Order: sequence, then structure tokens, then C-alpha cells
Amino acid sequence: MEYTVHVRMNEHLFLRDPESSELGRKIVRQGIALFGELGFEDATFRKLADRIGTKEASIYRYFENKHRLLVYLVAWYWRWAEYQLIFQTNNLKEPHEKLERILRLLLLKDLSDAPESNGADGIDLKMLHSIVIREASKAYLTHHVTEDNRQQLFKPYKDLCGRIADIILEQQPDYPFARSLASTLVEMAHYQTFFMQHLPSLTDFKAATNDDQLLEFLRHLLFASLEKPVLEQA
Amino acid sequence: MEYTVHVRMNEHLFLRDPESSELGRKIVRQGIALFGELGFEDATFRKLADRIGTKEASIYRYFENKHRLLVYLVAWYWRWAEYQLIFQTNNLKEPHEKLERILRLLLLKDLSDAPESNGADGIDLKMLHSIVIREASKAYLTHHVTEDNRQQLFKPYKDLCGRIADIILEQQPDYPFARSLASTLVEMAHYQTFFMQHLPSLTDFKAATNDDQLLEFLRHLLFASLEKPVLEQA
DNA sequence: TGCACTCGATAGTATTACTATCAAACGTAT
DNA sequence: ATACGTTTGATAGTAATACTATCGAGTGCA
Repeated sequence: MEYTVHVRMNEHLFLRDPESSELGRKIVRQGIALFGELGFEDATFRKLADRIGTKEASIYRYFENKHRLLVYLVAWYWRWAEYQLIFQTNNLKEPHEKLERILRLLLLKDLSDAPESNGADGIDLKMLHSIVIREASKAYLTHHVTEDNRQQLFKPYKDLCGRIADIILEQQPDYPFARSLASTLVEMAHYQTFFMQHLPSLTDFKAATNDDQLLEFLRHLLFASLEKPVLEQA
Repeated sequence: MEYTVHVRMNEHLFLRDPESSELGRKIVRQGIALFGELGFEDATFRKLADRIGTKEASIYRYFENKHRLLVYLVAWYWRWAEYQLIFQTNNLKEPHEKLERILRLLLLKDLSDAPESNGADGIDLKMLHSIVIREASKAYLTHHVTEDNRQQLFKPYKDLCGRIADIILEQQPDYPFARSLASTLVEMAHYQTFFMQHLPSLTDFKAATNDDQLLEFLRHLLFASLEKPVLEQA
């Protein structure tokens, strides 16, 4: 495929747009590699600069601090996922089928092996996905959520959940918890993956096998919720 | 009530048992207050020492570092919750009723206003609960999960989820995802509370009203899952 | 009286998380 | 060719953090 869809990011996510220069792109791409290897807490701008062959001060020209870089990466991922959601559900008639696609997307089930055909423009999506699984909640589980939220830093995440909620309502207009169910599915797609890999007794799945048990769980959870009538208050 | 149930904690959670001395108890109780006020990232042992009127070095005699203190607090909370679960579901016949109690427990719905009657021994449970909501996943979402898990640091969490899973299976022996559903309920009790308070568009609930919409959501999610048959693979 | 133990107090180190400044390199407009 | 603006590299420096080590006073107990 020849098209590259550029993801335009909220200006509050950075000091200088990292997609506007070669150094900026390196910061993002090598940042993903570094967070992936060391984890968020052990990564530092010093180490990132050394890996890139630049200086700390240069990185600070792009991102206020390490946490902002994380927020940027996570936001980028959600924007990518939202685009994929729109693209993959386009022209589908059945909301049921759309929901099925969404679950597969959340688990990154149908990622092409050819990196350039995923519209990721040199970004290692599998690595980014594993970072999102382990670190994404640290983006918003902070004492300063409210200020960050005011700057719209979490809009990509909220937009994605909003779209999922809309499709849930297409399928079942009477379901009263569409937003909560949407965020539950997104979070659980990641948490159950993490548990499966690292704390397996918290799940019913084997990490080794590739038979989509987690997908079945999410599917069952979703459609069970949509099928069961909700009792109205008297 | 006159009984104080002492929670015995895994020795790997601390260097010196904080319940064995006055200073240790202060570290735990004031640690809860500090994490609550500043959030985990902004809290330091220096600030904690100042607040207690002791020195950094003394705190390091009890806990290796700030992260271990967090893990301890979170583990303590899960042990407390497990005890409450056992106590509150004791003698109940209907698994359905047990599950209902569990959901209320996860949301801390029936906490007595008299602090001493909750078996918390001077620990501010509401504050601790709010810390667990915001910080608990940071206890295990790290690059060193596996080592920490090997030291059984997350056993209290896994034990609690295990008990919930067992009761799920009492209610519905054929349900194949009991563990995952249990961890989903526990995580979502917290995440949806956090979202409701700070990122409300991710939920369907109003933080102001006290009409248990979140409880209804969790209840619906749980029983919908247990009622829907699971299709067997051919 | 002596011993074990805890804690307070002080000191010190390495790393982290930045901020400031200046000059070299580069492309562009004139 | 030159002047200009922008980006980066390079160096320096500060304040805070995350520890570790040592010593001595106080306390309780044998």
C-alpha cells in the first residue's frame, strides 16, 4: 500500500512536534525501543540520548519530561487504533461484526507482518502495543490527571472508547452502560494479556497456546452483557 | 467489637516488620496519608520522614524503597479485603448472595463510620482504598514483575481473586472464565471509580449521585456472563 | 553491669531531572 | 556571497532523589 496516513497529534502532547524532524522521529522510535527494553521507570532521557547519539538537552526540546513522552506514545497508539477501527469497520453492516473486528483489533490479532502496511510509518507497533499494555495506565493514573485531562492529553483514548460505545449502542440501543463496557473491554484486553504473561493465575488462559481464549472471553463478556435485559428501577 | 484481627504479611514485603514497632506503624499510617495527598510519584521517603519526625535512614530500615512500601500497602489492603470477604460471606448459602456481597465489598459500600469496627487497627481504610484505586496497578505493572511475583508479593491479590473465582464457580460450575472474570471485576471496580471521578466520559455514571450505578453495572456484567451459555468448540 | 537492639543524627555518593548558554552547521532569502 | 533564522551539539551547572555507611545515645532485659 502506498498511502501513509499521518496522525496529527494534539499540540499539548509535545514542546516541538517530533514528527517534524529526523531527531524527533528518532526520539519517538528509539523511545519505544527503550521503554520496551527497560520499562518506563528505568528509562531516562540520558539513556535515550546515548542510544540515539544526541544529548539530553535536545530531547528536552521535544518533550517536557519522560512522563509526557509516555503520554505521547500512548496517545499515538490510541489514534492509530481509532483509525484502524474506522478503516476496518467501514462498510460493515452488522454492528455485531464490527464489534468482532474491534475485539480482534484490541488484541492486535490481524497485524500484518509487513510493517509498512500497517500505516505505522516506521513505528514498531508490536513493541508499542506491549508498552501500552504495561505502561498506558501510568499515563492517567496520576495525581495530576485533571490538569492533563484539561489539556486534552487523553482525548485519543476517550475518542476510541466513544466510538466503541457508539457501536455497542448500534447493536443494543437499550444497553445503559455502553461507555463503561467499552472502557472495560479496552482495559481488559490489555490487563488480561499482561496477567496471562506474568501473573497467569489471575486468568484462565495459557500464554503458550495461540487459540484465542482471551478473545473468546472478551467476546462472551461483551455479548452476554448486551443480551441480558437490564431491569428498570421501580 | 473488641477483636483485632492481625494481618500477617509475607516477610519479603519489608526489611523489618512495620507492625512490630511504633515507628513502623507510623511509617505505614503516615505513608498512606502521604501517598494520598501527593500521589505515589511525588511522595518521597524524605517527605515521609519529615512528616513523621524521623530520618530517611530509619525508614529505609523498614522498606527497601518507595515501591516496596506501595506493594506492602496494597498487599495489606488485599489481605484485609480477603478477610472481609470470608467474614461477610460466612454462613451464606446462596453463591448469588455471596457475589452480591463481594461487589459491595469491592466498592467499599458498607464500611462502618466507626474506624475501629473495621478491623483496620488505625489504618485509614477510605484513604487506603483511594490509594489502591490510583496506585495499585503500579505495584505489578513493572519491568520486574516476575521477580516480585517469585517473592510472592502479589499473593494477597491472587488469593482474593482466587476466592472470588471459587464463588463464581459455585454459582455456575460450567463457566470457563472464572479467574479472568474475577480479576476483571476487581480491576473494574477500581478503574470505573477512577474514571467516574476523573475521566467521566469513559463511564456512564455521575460521581455526584449516590445511586449505585457502578454497582449495577458490575452486577449486570457478572450475572450476564454467568447466565450466558458458552459455546463449545466443535 | 553488660549486651542487644533501635533509632537519631550526620555525612556522603551516584543518579536523575532538569535549565542555561554558546557556538557550529544548515538551509533559505536577498 | 552574505546575512538570517533554526536546529542541534557541547558543556556546565543546580537541586532533588535515592540511597548507604557510620556512630553514638537511649532503652530494655539478662
